[in-house]
Amino acid sequence: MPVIAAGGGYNVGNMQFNHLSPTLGALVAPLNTAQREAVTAPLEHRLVLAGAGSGKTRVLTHRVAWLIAAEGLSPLSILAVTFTNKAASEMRGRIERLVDVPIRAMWVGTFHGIAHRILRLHWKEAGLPQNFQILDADDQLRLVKRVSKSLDLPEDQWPPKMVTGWINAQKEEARRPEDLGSVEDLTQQQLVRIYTAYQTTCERQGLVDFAELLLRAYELTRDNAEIQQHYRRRLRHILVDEFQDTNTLQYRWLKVLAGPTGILFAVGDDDQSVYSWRGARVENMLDLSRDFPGCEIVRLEQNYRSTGTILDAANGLIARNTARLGKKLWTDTGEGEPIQLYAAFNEYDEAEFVINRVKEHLDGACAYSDIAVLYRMGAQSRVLEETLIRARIPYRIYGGLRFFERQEIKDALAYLRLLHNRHDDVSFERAVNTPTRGIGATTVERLRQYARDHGVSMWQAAGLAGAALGRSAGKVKEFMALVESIAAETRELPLSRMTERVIERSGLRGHYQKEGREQAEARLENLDELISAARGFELKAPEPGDEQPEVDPLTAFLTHAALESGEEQAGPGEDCVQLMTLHAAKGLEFPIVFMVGMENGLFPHARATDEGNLEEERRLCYVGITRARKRLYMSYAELRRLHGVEQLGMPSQFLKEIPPECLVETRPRAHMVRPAFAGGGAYGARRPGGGGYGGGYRGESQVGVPRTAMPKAMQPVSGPNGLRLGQRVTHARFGEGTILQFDGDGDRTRVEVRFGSAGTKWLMLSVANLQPA
DNA sequence: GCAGTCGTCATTTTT
DNA sequence: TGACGACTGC
Repeated sequence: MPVIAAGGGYNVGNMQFNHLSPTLGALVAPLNTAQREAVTAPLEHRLVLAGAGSGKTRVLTHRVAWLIAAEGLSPLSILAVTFTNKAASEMRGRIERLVDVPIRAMWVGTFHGIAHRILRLHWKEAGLPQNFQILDADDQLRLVKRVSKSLDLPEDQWPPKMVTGWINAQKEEARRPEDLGSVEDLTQQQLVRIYTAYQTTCERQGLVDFAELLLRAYELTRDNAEIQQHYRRRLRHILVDEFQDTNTLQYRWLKVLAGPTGILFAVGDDDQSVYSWRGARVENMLDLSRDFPGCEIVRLEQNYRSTGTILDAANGLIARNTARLGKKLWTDTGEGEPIQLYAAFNEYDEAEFVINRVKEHLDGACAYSDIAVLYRMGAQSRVLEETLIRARIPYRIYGGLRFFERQEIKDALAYLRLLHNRHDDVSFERAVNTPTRGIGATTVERLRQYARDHGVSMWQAAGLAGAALGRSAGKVKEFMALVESIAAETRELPLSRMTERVIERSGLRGHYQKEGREQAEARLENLDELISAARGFELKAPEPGDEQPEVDPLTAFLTHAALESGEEQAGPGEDCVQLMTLHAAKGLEFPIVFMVGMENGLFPHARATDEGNLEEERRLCYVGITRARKRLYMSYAELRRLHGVEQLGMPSQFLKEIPPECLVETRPRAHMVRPAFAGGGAYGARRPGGGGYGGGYRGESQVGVPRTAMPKAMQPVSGPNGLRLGQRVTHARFGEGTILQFDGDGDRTRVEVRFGSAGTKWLMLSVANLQPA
């Protein structure tokens, strides 16, 4: 613990802070020893291993403030990188409050945002047209589809999603098509063909996808000596947030930017690495000390968020992982309540449990927004949602469509982009028949063909193809005239008026007005919202300071739309229960947290287990647990309807891995009809007096609710031949087992049985001759 | 061009 | 179960 010295200075380890000015004193005063060590570290590389809730952002922001206030560095010499716009703006805001010099010109942003900025500044050197546009994930997918088609590679054999993923993976490994020239594998060769064609198309049309932003910026700073020198000289200090989430390319880029003189300050938590499936490499944390000599590790282990019990649970669980840098969270704020575990009958029962507990907490004067319900898969939200609606509890589901991803918004943006660059085929294709104006698939295909054959854009093709378009030629002409006339009309207009005109003249507004459905109403509102969003991009006073990219309002607006997909729906500041996936919860915290669906197969997810990613699933569980400040509830359903079939589930192995003294089993409503669920590998041994997690029958139907009123899924489960789910049966060869599910009916009924040593088998019921055990 | 039908598929997601 | 895409028929 820091010792407050008599004179009001501070001692940290053997460091003296007595000499600090009041400003600096105030800067380090709220920090604990480890945090101070990181914040006040000499100008050397540091890796801060920041456990959940250990004040990671605080260390990052205070370090920046320290560099400015104590080391006297210019904010211009600092680059702070994050993954999300939200994190970036929060960081900037917090730094602003810590220092009294203006930091507007300081580079704080996402990897993509920074890359984009550099490319706008050096578009020529990067080999891009000045008006290059950004392709979002959806645009990219469309383009890949088109390219595959042009190469006669059918979608069923070359799934666009897979191809796109592959291309992005190549880019994230900094591999260009020409680096892949020698691949042997036939599949790979075809993929390289698509990649090549895709890349050519992008380049011709001035389109840059997300991965390309990073790759270009990386190549530019790597290969252009002048630019490299410029940035190395300028950005002496690079701070990186969530370092465990960096991918290969991001790490390589950091190395290039830092060069031999730059100083890296990376903050991350290997135990919270849950994005390996999208290219994140925790290994980057280990590589750091190899690549950046003298890089010391500072561990932040004191947790300011959760109770002792919650931390014990998290520590106990994560200790099972082998690949770790090692870290143990502690707190001095007391044990708190035990974690409550509820064994639900099915997902409806589980949702009821959540709602009942939510109500209890609300009586205890907590706000809706203090409560979060976390789950592994988005599909789990529906039942929770239904139940919350019935209980009239306001809620918000994270992870819906974002503003700039909405259909009507993308439609309007397509016109704006087309005004900006007629040769942007992705936008052309979208706009040309939206709203429908009689230019159908055939005509579009003809335009594509013509464009391909003549090596021109579709816009040019539309102008040249003429008679080849047959009867639709007139329609295409009209469309071109429309675009040109919108362009002429709006040339002098401020961006918001321009957007407004585009929405009117394109016919989008009329289209949705005519439709008159509820959804159309919402779409019209969104279009209005787009107009007012555009207002924010109209000629702002140029910011003083450094080389702001001179970007016209339209470009700025389009970039914003691509790079910041905007808030998710739901009014901000509304007090409601938060529903989200465990992944989406990373970085957040709530006083009360529910983790539902704690079943093997669901969490850890069967797929992840199959692919050998159990440790990452465990980290995800660790993330979930450490979101909770005061109370944590976990639940699992013994029976869950998934993909239309009811399946018996067993408690998550993670429940077993949490130290038992942290958990307490709870039964708020004792009486439900349950299927037999004895032994057979059900979770653990029965606890003394607890009835065991895998309990047997538990009495009759729910008090006061007639069975007929129960949801279908809650009625007792029985199968053909008098066999039930969960029943123990004997098979002549495989021995004794438990019935997991039925499929089909009549003669073709099949049954899935989990046997002891023989594993799980699907058997034809008519053949298997199963005997009740 | 569009509505209706059928078959297939089913973690996690930011930029 | 239910969402989504491809296909069919008008």
